Amino acid sequence: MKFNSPSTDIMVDQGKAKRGIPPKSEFNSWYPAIVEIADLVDKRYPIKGMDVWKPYGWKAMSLIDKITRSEMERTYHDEYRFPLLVPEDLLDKENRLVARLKAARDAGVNPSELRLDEDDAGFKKEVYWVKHGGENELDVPMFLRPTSETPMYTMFSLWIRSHADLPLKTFQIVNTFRYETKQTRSFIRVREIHFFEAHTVHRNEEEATMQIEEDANMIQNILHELCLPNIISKRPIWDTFPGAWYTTAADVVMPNGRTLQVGTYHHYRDQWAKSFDLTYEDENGDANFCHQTTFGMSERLLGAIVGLHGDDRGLIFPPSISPIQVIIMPVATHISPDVIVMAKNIKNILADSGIRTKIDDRDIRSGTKHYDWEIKGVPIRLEVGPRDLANNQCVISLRTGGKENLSLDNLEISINKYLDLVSDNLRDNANEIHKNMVHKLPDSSMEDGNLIFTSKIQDNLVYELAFDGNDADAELLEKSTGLTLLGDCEIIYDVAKPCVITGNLTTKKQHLAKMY
RNA sequence: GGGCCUGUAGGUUAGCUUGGUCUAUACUUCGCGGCUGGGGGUCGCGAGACCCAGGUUCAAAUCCUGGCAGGCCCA
Repeated sequence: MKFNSPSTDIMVDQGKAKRGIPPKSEFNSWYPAIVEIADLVDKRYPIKGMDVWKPYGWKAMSLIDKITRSEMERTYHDEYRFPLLVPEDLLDKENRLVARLKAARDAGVNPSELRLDEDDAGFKKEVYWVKHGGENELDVPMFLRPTSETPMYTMFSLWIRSHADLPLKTFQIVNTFRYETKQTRSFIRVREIHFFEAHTVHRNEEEATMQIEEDANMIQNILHELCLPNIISKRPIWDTFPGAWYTTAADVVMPNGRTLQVGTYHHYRDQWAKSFDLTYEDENGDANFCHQTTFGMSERLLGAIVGLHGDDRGLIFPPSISPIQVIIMPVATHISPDVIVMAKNIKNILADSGIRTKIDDRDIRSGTKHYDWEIKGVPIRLEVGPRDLANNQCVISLRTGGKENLSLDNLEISINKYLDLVSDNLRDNANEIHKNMVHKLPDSSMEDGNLIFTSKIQDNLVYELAFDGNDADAELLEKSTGLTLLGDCEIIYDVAKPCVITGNLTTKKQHLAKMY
């Protein structure tokens, strides 16, 4: 592994990071290093953007999926599993949809509010194609799903006949594929995506809108469990998912100031339904087009967890998804055989109350164990040794800091309290990072068609601003700062402020940031 | 899309400019054994590498071409 940092000296000075963890202040080398050192993935598989999930990483991801599944169940979505391959001819419907929307925009909208840079064949270039079956060229080539609108809606149109079939609330957690040409990063930009997608079908726009509200609620529940502060924005038109009426996105601010889009939900109105002939018969016997929504997330959630919660010593997992919540480290087991017995008792007590617990009985120095489990981000470490036997206690270390003796009485209760404490600490720390990253946009003035700011714009910060301009104004902002607008923020200003471009009073808030 | 850089054990690396001394350096890791044991301990023994294909040459880790893989910068 190569780090472009003067890391050797720093590492020696700090007396740690023997495995070569760069300091977190060098986030761009810290992140790729930590995902491998903590054993989440192995990046050595010889295809760019396709990492091997190691058991530890996959377990964490599975626990994230578990939270997602429970939210889906709570809101009456059913899990499906659609095929990976999509025949090319199904794509025609999708292309016609996009073309039609584009034409509509071109025809009916104020040109100053337009920014269309999508090339017509863009989608075809981003997918992996299957063009042969054995030696034979296929009559109809197939591609690997980059997302599942096309295969799903093809089937939905067969399944949905009347209003009694609605709402149809579906989801799947599958791998999707995108032929990324840009630089890939574990969990953040990959070619094989671990993707969650919920697709719903409704009778009308209002019911679809209610679904969007439910999605908004679910993603906040999930991000709370993961201790991730976030920004919710309605994406600008040019950043709206093809075929969507509007797109809402959740962005997490990483410690290097770049925003990571970790979830999106789209209101499709009846635009996709018209392309896929998705109609139902209402109570009066009339045929109507359905209204649809989607809600998507991916392993970017794990990327955000790694990025936000980790520190110089390694990962820190939120207890909700930590593959191991409590690691028990027996020490000096040669002095008394009772130490191991005691460790096993503790494990049983905790495991019985549903806490994910493991005993590290490797015959190595306890210091090594501490460092190992620190790197892997286990929230709680318990040492049990000969000295604890007599006192009915153990030594607890929290990954977020602190070490003390702990009575074994009512252990499962105190451990649960400590797990909650770790979660609270993580939320506090993450909120702090988030707050420090978001700055007010400096004042500006126009010169030669460019905005000149009173202080230098940094690309490692997120800027907040009042904005009520049109697309040309947005483009000016983006060009002058080199950053991207996230869209209208869900949280608006209490008191109207002058728009940074037009000067009109507005409560609309936007953010400018470098996006991943 | 354009430009630059890099591929040596599982990981990090020395060697490459100026071809030979390379039977390839060191640390880490891994295996076995001893002493140790509450925050990376120690001693001994052992294992493990020049990305691939051509070319130049008496001779290639080193030079050239291509491929593959990775990284960085700019649009």
